[in-house]
Amino acid sequence: MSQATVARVFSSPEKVADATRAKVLEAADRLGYVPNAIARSLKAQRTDIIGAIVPATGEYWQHVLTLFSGQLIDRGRQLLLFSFAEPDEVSAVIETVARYRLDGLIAASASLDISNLHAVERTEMPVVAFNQPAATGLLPSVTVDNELGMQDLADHVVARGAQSALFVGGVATTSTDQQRYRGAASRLGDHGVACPYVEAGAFTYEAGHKVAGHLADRDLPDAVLVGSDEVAFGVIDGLRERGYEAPRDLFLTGFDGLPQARWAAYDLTTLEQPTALLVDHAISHLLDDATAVSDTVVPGTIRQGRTTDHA
Amino acid sequence: MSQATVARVFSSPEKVADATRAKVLEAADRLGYVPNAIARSLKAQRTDIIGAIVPATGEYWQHVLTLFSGQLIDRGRQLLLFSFAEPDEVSAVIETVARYRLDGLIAASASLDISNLHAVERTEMPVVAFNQPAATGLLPSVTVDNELGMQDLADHVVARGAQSALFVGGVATTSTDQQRYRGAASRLGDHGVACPYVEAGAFTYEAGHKVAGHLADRDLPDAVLVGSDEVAFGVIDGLRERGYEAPRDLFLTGFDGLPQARWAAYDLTTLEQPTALLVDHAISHLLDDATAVSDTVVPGTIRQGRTTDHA
DNA sequence: TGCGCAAATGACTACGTAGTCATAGTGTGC
DNA sequence: GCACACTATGACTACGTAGTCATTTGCGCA
Repeated sequence: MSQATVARVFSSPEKVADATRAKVLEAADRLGYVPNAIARSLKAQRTDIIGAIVPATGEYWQHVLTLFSGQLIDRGRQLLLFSFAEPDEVSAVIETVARYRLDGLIAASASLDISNLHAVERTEMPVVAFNQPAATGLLPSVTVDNELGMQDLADHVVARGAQSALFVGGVATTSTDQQRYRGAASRLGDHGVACPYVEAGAFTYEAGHKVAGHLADRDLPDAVLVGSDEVAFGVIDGLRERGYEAPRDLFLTGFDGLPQARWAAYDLTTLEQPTALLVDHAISHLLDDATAVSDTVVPGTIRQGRTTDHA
Repeated sequence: MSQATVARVFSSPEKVADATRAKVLEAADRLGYVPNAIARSLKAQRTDIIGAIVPATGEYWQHVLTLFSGQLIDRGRQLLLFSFAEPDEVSAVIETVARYRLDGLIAASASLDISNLHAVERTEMPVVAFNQPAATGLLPSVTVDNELGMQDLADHVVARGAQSALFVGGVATTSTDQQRYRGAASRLGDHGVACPYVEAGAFTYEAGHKVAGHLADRDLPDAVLVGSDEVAFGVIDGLRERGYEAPRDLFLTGFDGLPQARWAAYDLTTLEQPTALLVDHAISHLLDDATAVSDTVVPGTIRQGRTTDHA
């Protein structure tokens, strides 16, 4: 029985006679043979593995990661994960990624310098930028409509009577933050409402909690639009400790639609990202039309929570 | 210039003369050459990739996953991620894992049937079970001391005056749940306090939120020991909606030490797992002493939150 | 100038698979 | 009973690397 026949049993079983296939499988079981995907990948020039570069922290990214993993497995692919805590770790990791000849790469990091990707480019590995507006036009990208989403939230609080507002961003230099602020400021401006920008300093609960202290020291506006849910949770708790509560004393909104936004302790009005859809778009781009240079922008939907109840 | 020299430049550069190395690197840059890790893995019989089988949901697992990824990269390894939503997806995935000839496998799933691992065993891939007490004695394992931790929490609430108690588990059939309940029941029994078991049905916020309703319908005990933080958050919110608040009306504890336990809306007393240490042990076992059959059990520490304040 | 030794380089092979092509086997129809 | 079509199988090769071994180069020293 030849090696070629064994290979066929595992890669295109229909080409092997039933009796032969049974014998091969029996022998494989007896000898403990398991096909070698590494050798297969070398020969086929295809690994069936997709890489993902994702920030190590943040509720949102963990949520996204889980979706990527699940959807890829459903499509018969594996997920090679690169998470990083410090942006400067990324370039070293990129080099490694390129060596593995992955079938595609998901770049989901606000702090991913596009120039780092040249090692990837030369391998002609399909890449897609995920929720990384800065990459628009440079790489195929899939992004939620940050500006539109924030506009909708602005309309939402104005419709409930807000006449003053304030935007709490995470990190001012990120394109995500900039788009979201632009959406808030422009739409609020249309309604004649000013919208100062306040930077929390990070996309974390702690940053939100801390910045809430500064907010409480000034006059609180009618509405605080926070650029991300996780920061918003911190703001809510920080304000609460100082006796301020949404919606009693102000309207408060988040952005992302994390599972925790539904937790009763917060019950946050937020812009829910269609994350599963975004992930699906990203994967489809890599696996189905990797050649097309496209920028997909998907709108989110408002989730109404208690924090903007007209009480 | 030969292929052998090029290979040496990238794998053992010290064996190549400076001038030659410079020429090779220049040419590589010019021609867009990137070493092929797949071919390297085939030849070297080593992939530098560690696999991880992790449940798709749950704050805790997401937290663990991030740590694994970070620590592996620090040690020059990559993380191939397999997450699954339904337990029956696992066996199919295991088969795939075995084919990739990974350098090691982390099995972190309460519902992972050990018998599924025979495809892995035959490849002689090092395996370590992570926080999966059922695997003790069957596989090398790394686990937090569930029983001891719950005993400490039992002591904690008794020291604060609790004279009645109740344990809220996630899924009664999981070994994690069983160990934690045993710890609570045995130690409370030592103090002459009974400890009924109540099953939430899942390790989720929603399950905790729902079970809180049933609890509020009966007489609330002095202390509710919840088997996991995420469930505990749901219990807190569920009780709150019915007018009960910890520590005013009862003591409430969690287990795991999630970041959210520190969020001011909850500020939960919980048993903090030394997760980074657990992860480090697991990785060390795979990379350094894969042959040793060992069961590592690491104690956690109590984090005192507001939910057991003696107010 | 020649010799010898170490360092640097090159030729070659195996890792385990999948695809190509050739060959053996199996019926089918006349 | 024979030619023919078609299926099933086998022999062989390439994928890109790392390690072995052989060869060449460079250099110090006599």
